[in-house]
Amino acid sequence: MKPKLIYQKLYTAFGPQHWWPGETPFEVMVGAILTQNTNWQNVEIAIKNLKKAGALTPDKLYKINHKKLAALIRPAGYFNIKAKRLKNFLEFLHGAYNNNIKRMASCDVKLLRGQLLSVNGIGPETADSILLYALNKPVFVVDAYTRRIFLRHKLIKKDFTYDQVREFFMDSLPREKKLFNEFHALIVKLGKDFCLKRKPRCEICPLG
DNA sequence: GACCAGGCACATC
DNA sequence: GATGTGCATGGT
Repeated sequence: MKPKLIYQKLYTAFGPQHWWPGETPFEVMVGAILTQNTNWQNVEIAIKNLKKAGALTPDKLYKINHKKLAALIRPAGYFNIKAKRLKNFLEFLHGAYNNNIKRMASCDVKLLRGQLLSVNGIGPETADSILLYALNKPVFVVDAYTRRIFLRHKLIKKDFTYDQVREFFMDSLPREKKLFNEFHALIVKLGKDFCLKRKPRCEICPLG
């Protein structure tokens, strides 16, 4: 089955997913870091805490100290390391773009991806999530579900690097941000609902 | 109580 | 280059 057909089947089965769940591009960026290896529900609690503290803007978060930040994002897990990662990102956002996200969004994708990857704590998936869901760039986001599902369907190999998986999809699909946005969200939906490690439900999976 | 979740960096061989 | 490990909470 080709990627495009898989996409169509998932879209027919699940409909639009309305990703990323976040009110502003900055909130999406923060969420992308907080959700690393973490259930989204836990991230939502952390984001709610940040909002309640009035800290969910580039300027406020840039100024807040590590201890306070860690306490606010505690429910998202790995709170010490994530506080540090957020700080690294905020340092970059401030230094490179003076906290101006619109200006950042007007830059070239390749440049942005390189910059994001150079921030300690931002790896390929987080970078691509930010590019796609916060900055509206047409890039494909690869995550654990993507690997699990497409390995099972024999479209990728086990030893593919992140970039190899990413290229496979970007080369076999039209490079449209809307498509990449929906596809990744649908993959996560499928992964959560049907491909859990302990109780895979392939018999009722829309992909068969 | 074990297992899992929308990763990443770093140590060691 | 490959493989292993620490980071940590909340839901099932």
